[in-house]
Amino acid sequence: MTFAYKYPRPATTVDCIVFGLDEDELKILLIQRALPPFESHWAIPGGYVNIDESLEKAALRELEEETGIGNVFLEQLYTFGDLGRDPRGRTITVSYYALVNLFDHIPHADSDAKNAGWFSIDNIPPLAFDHNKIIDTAIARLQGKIVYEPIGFELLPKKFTLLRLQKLYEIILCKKLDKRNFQKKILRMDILTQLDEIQKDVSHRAARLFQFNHERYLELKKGGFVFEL
Amino acid sequence: MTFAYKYPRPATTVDCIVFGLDEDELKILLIQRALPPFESHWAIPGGYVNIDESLEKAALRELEEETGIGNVFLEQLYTFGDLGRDPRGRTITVSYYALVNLFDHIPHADSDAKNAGWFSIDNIPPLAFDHNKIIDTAIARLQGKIVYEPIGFELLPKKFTLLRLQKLYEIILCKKLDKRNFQKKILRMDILTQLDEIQKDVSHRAARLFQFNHERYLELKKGGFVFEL
DNA sequence: ACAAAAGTGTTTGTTGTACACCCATGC
DNA sequence: GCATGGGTGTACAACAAACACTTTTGT
Repeated sequence: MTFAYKYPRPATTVDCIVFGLDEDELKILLIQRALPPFESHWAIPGGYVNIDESLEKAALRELEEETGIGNVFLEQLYTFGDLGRDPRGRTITVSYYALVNLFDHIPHADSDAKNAGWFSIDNIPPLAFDHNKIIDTAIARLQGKIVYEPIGFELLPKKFTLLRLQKLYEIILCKKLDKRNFQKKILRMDILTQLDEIQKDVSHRAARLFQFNHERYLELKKGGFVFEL
Repeated sequence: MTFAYKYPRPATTVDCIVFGLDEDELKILLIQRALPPFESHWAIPGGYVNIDESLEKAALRELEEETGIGNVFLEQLYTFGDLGRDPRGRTITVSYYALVNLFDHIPHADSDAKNAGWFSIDNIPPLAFDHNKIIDTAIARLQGKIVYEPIGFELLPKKFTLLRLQKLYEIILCKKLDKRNFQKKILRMDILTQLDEIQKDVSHRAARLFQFNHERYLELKKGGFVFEL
């Protein structure tokens, strides 16, 4: 059975850049393709959009199918549609990016993938299709966005120390920040809940744990507050 | 002749929100559809992507065909692909937004349109498809973007007064700005060239004209400068 | 002379930035 | 007792915000 149209149509895919924060590096989840084209090449997870599912649903489904990851922060990134970006024929891809807690997700290859793994963004191999370009776009977006929207928390566990949060910004923005100034700034915003809990299993004085207060943030935002680092 | 595929494919379109700045209002260029679906409804210009043209080329072509507008600032906005957004069948649309000097473009209906015109963003009629939603997205993007990228100039003639530039920001951001503070801030950036020319044909003291210095901006940007209002 | 907008400085408060030391804990 | 990060305050500079009057020009 085939589907026929009066005019030729590009194929439509979704691709998903998954960011995770390792101890000292920002990483991206890649899969190794099991099938041509670009068999054995590394690529970002993605696939064809079904005719009866929304773009976001398609992105979530592909993510789940290829990496087992679900229930994550997901946002549309950009749509790439240049001629020749897919050797199988004209294909446009709607890309999404996701932020996950890397330690919650041990990559395992699922359908269509012979392998999966986290790659440091400083060490991305040549990828299938125009995926290197997509990743560059995603990194730029992430760097732009974390300074004016509180999305960085999505990369951390629920409870975290202020130093860990600071490291997150340092890693993503590629620049050192001053500890005291950072803490003053972020605490002044009043969007973090200080917990009655401290770090465990560290070989030095244990730090206070904090939690992002999403409800508080929404309240403040309604009143005109804008997160800005 | 038809084109057949193994799996069903969504149709792919591009749509283009064209912003123009009238004396006291931000406006959007709309066309009145000559054909079903939504015949006689107002809509944003757009149409099907040809199989052999990039998305951006398609957006530029549709803009040219339907409104006669060419050579403009154009940037991808967002891709809308919900089920049911087009009664003809599954269609995803890659939307773009353009910034033009409104006084350079007297709207005239071209192909597929029985009419064309500028509409104040405070007075947009119910549009075809999900175009009202697309416009909302475009306005939010524009408001977010003009404060940290110098794109507002695209809405003005080459030469403009500082008050006109200030009005631009006031109109788009929907808030009053202080004249002296605004001038200090924008001049301190050193991205405007002061011309040896003043306004003509005004019934009051004529103001100095300025010009956006794009080369200077790129230089500064390379050195880490970020435009911010 | 009057209407309309141009042009221009200062003060005050807030925030950014730079910087250094003692503290608590685990090993 | 030492290594590691935790936790804290202050001084100075820069910028944001608020504010009012005189000048120029055309009608």
